[in-house]
Amino acid sequence: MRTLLHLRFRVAEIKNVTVFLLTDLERSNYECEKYRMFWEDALVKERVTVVDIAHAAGVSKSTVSLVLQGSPLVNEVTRAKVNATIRELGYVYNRSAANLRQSKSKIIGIVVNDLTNSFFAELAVGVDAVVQSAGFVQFLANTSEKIERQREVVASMREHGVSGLIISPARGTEAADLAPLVDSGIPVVLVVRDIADAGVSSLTSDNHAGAVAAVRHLIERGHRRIAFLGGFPDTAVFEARMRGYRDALLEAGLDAADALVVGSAPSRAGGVTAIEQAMMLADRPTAALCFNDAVAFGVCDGLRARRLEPGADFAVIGFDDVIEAKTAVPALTTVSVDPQGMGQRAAELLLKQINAGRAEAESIIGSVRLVVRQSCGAAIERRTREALS
Amino acid sequence: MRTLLHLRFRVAEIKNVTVFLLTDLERSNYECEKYRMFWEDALVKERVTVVDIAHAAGVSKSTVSLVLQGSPLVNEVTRAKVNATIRELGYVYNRSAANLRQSKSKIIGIVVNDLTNSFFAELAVGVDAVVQSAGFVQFLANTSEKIERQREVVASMREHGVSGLIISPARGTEAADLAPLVDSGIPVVLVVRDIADAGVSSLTSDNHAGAVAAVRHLIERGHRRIAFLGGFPDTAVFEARMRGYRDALLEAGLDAADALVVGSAPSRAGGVTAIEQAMMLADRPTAALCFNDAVAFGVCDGLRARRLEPGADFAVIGFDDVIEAKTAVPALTTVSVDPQGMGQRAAELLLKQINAGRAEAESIIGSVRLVVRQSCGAAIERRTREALS
DNA sequence: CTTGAAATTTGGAACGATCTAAATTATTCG
DNA sequence: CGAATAATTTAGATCGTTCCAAATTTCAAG
Repeated sequence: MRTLLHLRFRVAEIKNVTVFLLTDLERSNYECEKYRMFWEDALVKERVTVVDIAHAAGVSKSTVSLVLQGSPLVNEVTRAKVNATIRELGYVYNRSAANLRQSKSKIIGIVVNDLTNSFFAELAVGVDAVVQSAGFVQFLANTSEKIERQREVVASMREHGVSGLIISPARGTEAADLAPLVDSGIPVVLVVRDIADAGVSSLTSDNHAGAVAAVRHLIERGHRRIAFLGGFPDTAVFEARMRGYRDALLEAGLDAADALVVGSAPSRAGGVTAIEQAMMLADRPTAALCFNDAVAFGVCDGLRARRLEPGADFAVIGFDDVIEAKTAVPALTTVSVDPQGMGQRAAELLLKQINAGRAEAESIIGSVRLVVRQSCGAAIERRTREALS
Repeated sequence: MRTLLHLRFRVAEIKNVTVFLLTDLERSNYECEKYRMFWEDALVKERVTVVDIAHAAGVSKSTVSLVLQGSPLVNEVTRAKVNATIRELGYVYNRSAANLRQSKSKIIGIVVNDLTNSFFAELAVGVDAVVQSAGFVQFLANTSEKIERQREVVASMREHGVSGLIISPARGTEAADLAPLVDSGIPVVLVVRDIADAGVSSLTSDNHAGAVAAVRHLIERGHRRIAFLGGFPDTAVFEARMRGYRDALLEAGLDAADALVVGSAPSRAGGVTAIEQAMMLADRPTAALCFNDAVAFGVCDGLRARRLEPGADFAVIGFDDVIEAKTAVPALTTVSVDPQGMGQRAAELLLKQINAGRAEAESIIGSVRLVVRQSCGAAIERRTREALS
């Protein structure tokens, strides 16, 4: 036999609803239905709050609040009752109200300079994973490299009370642009691109060492005319990678001709134009270190357009190790930066600072490693070697 | 001669600060400095609120609020004074408080099933552009195709009071999963994947027509054994595209052998495995329509691994028209879905519903068009034709 | 001057949670 | 059984904004 719950309401005001739950089988079904309608009406009319839950469960709003916070102070029986009511009335927690009172939120902001670049999309995914599991949600904004837009989104995030910010700064961002944000005391972690004297933590990768390793590898494989292709020359990342390229050449006693360094947009399309320009040189390069993987893919495209097979006829090395690098044909030799892992570490660093209250700014330079695949010709050489032996 | 501003404070309570601005040159610099320190101390200690601004500017908090909202009711002189004070004290608007009072926010949520797929990254960029210019910010979450994660993020977004939601549902999402959200009355726009009977607006693309157009094109170019490669067979999008493929074959009197339809993950890696499987068939296909561009790129990679040149030796058509499709080599023939444009339209649809309060659910099926580039062999044929004429 | 209308400004009550300090109830133990 | 203690529960203030209704000031016309 199932027990019917009959519900009676006393509607004091439009919002002040007291609910009596009676297991009274004598009430007619009609009456039950009637009041149920009242009830549902009240539900759709106004949003359910802790006070409603408190009334319905027959406790005070303080108790409901304690239950919501999972406090150990509240009796198990009470907790169960409150939780049941919460589910029954379809209560939705209002974080705006909580944020207001506690003056802290469970939101972190992440602003990237180019979301269409899969490096940054993966970075965001890495951040998301960590941040979600810590009970935060992320505000994500894309600046498209525009400083003005960056200013806007950062301001907007501050207004929403984010408790921390992960920023991959737009091109040309200066310490002064970040000053108001930093002064406000909100933890900030810079990723990918560091900004001198900004006084905040940063997480970059060892671009110089990566470039050195890549160029050394090309030199070992016998290349002498090595180009550096793609990227905007006015960024710190470009500067570091290019310096690594230069240093490795000098170390080997090779000259680093300026003509072999050709900048371009750090995209696939940019890679195509960069390799075209490089191949116009009288003394053509036989290998290239590319600013990033997107450029490297573009370079492969450009080579094919000239009937050259990347890997076999021309060695290509990328930078970043995006997901596609592994499955591309030929698989891309690249300096692995692990964007998702970087996002995760950035998120962890940020969370640490948020929890610590006020931490010293730390600069972490993540190590990178050269992942040798086919596009630099290694596999082909190995095959040849195997055939000979 | 420059005028020095001397500042004197009366500190009633820790937070109740009244500021008198006097142009009084008789006050000593020392005193000025002393009070400035008080001032700055107050600034770092507590956050600046409308009340602080009101006191400092000598008006009521109501007036400050009106200025903040750009109300035409307030006198120009007053407005200027208040704005100056706001800038001076470095006031930051607290949206949590405003949201609480107004019970509405300027936040929209966007949840995608796979952010590492550049189709969705671009979709998000499109949404962001529209939404930002309407003064909203976006919460972005990535579900990685996991229904449980999707449930969590949607709940979290509701708690934060988003005024609307754009969802590209995870695989296997049912109308029942969305019911509580829909019942709450929050405007929802489904993108990419529609869900039957969910009762919400949706914005999909004409997958059937796109597939038909693509396959017709291949048939016109003389292909008879055409494969359909990639994608998870249990999604509506797969179903629609595959049906279009079938219909176009039948229309031409060709038989649609089951063996020529090979599913896989809708990624580059999936494309590689799909084409490998298809090429194992006794009666190999000479062309393929791929589930999406990522698969198509994978198929090209797989072909090259077999020493076949996409475009010349095997015709490949993709679906989506992601940014890279244009610059790839060979440029990818694909059914253009315009992810950024789709994101923009979804955002516009959502904003319309938010402003309208309660709008009828509308299902928009965006038209698609076949963009013929090189990967289906068209360019080669054209070149041949030109050579002959 | 008045006077009435128009233009500005304002006090104080919301919004929905949390938190403190105090009140209430339950339990233990001599 | 009563006091002491532990375990629960609660009233009421508070966070920073908006909004209503009412107060105040300004201004033009009589």
